[in-house]
Amino acid sequence: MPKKRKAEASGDIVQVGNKLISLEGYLSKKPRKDIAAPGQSDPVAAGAVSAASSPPALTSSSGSRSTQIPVTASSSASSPLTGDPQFFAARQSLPLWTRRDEIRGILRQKDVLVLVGETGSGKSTQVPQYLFQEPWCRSRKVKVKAGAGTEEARVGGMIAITQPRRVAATTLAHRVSREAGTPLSEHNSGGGGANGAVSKGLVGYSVRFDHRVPPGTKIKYLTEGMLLQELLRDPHLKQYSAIIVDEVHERSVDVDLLLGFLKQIVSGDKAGRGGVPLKVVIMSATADVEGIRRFFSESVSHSPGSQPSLMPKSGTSVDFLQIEGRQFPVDIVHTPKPVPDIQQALLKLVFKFHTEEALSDKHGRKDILAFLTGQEEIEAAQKLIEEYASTLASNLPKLKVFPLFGQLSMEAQHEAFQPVKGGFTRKVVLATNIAETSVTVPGVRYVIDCGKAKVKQFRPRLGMESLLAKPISKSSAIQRAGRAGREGPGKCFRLYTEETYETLQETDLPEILRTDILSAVLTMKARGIDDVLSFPLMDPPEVESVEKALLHLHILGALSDDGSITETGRKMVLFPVTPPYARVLLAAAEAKYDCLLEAIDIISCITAGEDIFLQLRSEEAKEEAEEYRKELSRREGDLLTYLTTMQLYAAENTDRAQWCKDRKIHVRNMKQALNIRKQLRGLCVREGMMEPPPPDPQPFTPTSPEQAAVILKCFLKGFALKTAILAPDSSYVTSHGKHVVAIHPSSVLHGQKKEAIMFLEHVYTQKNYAKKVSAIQASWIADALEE
DNA sequence: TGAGAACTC
Repeated sequence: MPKKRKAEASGDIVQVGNKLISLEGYLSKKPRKDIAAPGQSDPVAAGAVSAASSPPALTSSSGSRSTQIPVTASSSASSPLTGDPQFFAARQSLPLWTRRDEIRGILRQKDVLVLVGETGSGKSTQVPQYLFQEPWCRSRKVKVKAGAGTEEARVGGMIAITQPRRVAATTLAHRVSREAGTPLSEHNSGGGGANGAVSKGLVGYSVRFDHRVPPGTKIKYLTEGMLLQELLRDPHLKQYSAIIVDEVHERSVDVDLLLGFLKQIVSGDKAGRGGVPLKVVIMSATADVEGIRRFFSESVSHSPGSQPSLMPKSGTSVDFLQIEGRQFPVDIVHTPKPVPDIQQALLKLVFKFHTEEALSDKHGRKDILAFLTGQEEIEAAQKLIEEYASTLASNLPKLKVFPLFGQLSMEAQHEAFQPVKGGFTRKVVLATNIAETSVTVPGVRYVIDCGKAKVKQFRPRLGMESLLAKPISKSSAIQRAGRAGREGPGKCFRLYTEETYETLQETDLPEILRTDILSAVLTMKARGIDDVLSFPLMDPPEVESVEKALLHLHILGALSDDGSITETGRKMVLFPVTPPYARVLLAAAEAKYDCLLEAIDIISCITAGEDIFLQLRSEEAKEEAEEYRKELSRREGDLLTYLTTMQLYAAENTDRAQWCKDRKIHVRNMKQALNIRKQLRGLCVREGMMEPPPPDPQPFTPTSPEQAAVILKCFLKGFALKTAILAPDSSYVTSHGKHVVAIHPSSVLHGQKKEAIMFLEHVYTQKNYAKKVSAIQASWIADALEE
């Protein structure tokens, strides 16, 4: 117990999904003093293993496990069979270990394996290590089909394992590289790994802006998006012998596309791989496996790169394994009657638990995690709980509330993972869905579930999306409850009745059915999928959604009249932005607009993930930042404001972090924006769209109103459909669809009346809102659509 | 007067 607590108290390790994640460089800038010196053991990693794979009660109760494993424990050198001996015992204690021969056996005979492994089974770290020495996992020189003829090529040798999130990919790679005995050196540390700078290694990773694939890499962790990019370059994934798709149950758009492409490779002819089969392992945390099995078992009518064949290929035979997880029991309680007021019910439950339950037991702390829908609800609940807590008798333990949502700064998020200071205090974490999949809060033994989550849904007919709180699925409710049983027996209180639970959908709607599939369709077209509607998808979107996307791509010039991809479309897929932004970049390079650097600056800010501007809710925060923000904001609207911000930021030569703080700008997002700017500039230079720009810092010169107009006209090439005209009654009516929209309060144009506006986002929340708004002239809209 | 969570050559 003390050992485990220590590892967690370092704050470096939390769980992400069912895996351990190092928060180093993610939540804290604090140097790691607990990194092992060369040749010594690494206490953080060792503690992490026991924390992840074996809850303390299980390890201490199984006496046989405490005996040393004789195989390699005495050997100090790592062998490829066992990896680093100091991790070997822990690896052997994982539930997956006894199944490793079964897994190998299946994959020697079949190409597809579906592996359901519950939380804590260790599948993300272990499965690739079981497979990389298999006979089918060798690189071979073969003749592959290339165009009309054949050519010699190396096929196979590597295993890719995909993750939905970047932190998961990088931290798993670090973890597994240590287990394998060839640690990746710590980032920018100049030799923090066991051998200093490692020149060769079995394990690598690849995520945007961060690639570490040492020579000899056999196991490569990457994001789903990264593997999709690789697919565009090499449709047959020739360098791989196997692809492991992890966290499939999250059903991101990217994973759905990947499964489609993988199905085509597996069930198509193997000429493009010189006859070498590709093994596919699908890993999921939920047992909803029948859909995946059916998906791979059904035949496809054509293989990648070839025309649809009249002779359907036979389906692939799929095997299935279920691995037991390690989870403590969780008592689930529903409310007997529907709850009229979530906030009141939450308050009551928090204090009931707080006053009746001990602060900790033999399993550790007993903290509370409540799932709410959004920032507003969380902040209201926080205020309520804090007010009530201040009235508690002084002999009772204290209560400290931590909000947790994506828009919080890294520092604020970090606090929710730390044990509270002062032993006589209980932690209450009020979180959005971020705590359901992306991060795990240690110490939680009591979960309160409001039964809802905000969900984004795209409405193809209206060309807009909505973001509204909706009932969660059963699978999501089970996932939330499970968060109470990670470290000891727990309790989950649901703020809805059992009858309501029974009416919930089994699973969440996959993202591909909820979002704009514009990018997905262009990706398919670029990969040579002529008939997008027949591309194999587990959950095909409505025909209407696909048609809308095709039409939109045609308007953007990415598709010709017959639906084939154009040269413009081929250029658009080269950029890591959605098609409308890619179209703007191409237009900006034309002599007519000639504003590529400016367009890149703006698009970098917008696509940097979350908004670079922190939301200023309180009046005092607004006043504080107002003076500074004045120099950024432009009367032409948000786009020119982004441009000015990026230009001033890039010109800033002294303390960029302080510069951001003064202006209430998200430091991390701004850094990301600068990275994207560099990447886009590089791509534009490579594509011959511009000369290499001079390096920063460049002196700031304000954009003239004339130049601003050119930039906005250029953006209309991508967003002509997202415009609205001021009506006589002072509302804005969209030129496409004739809906009334209001300018979102986050816009610098909020509350202003302009002849016409262009907006890059269109979201229904409380109202129909236009976001990222610019003032334009009505006549520009027709001009942009004409050519 | 208001923003669930990710991701890209």
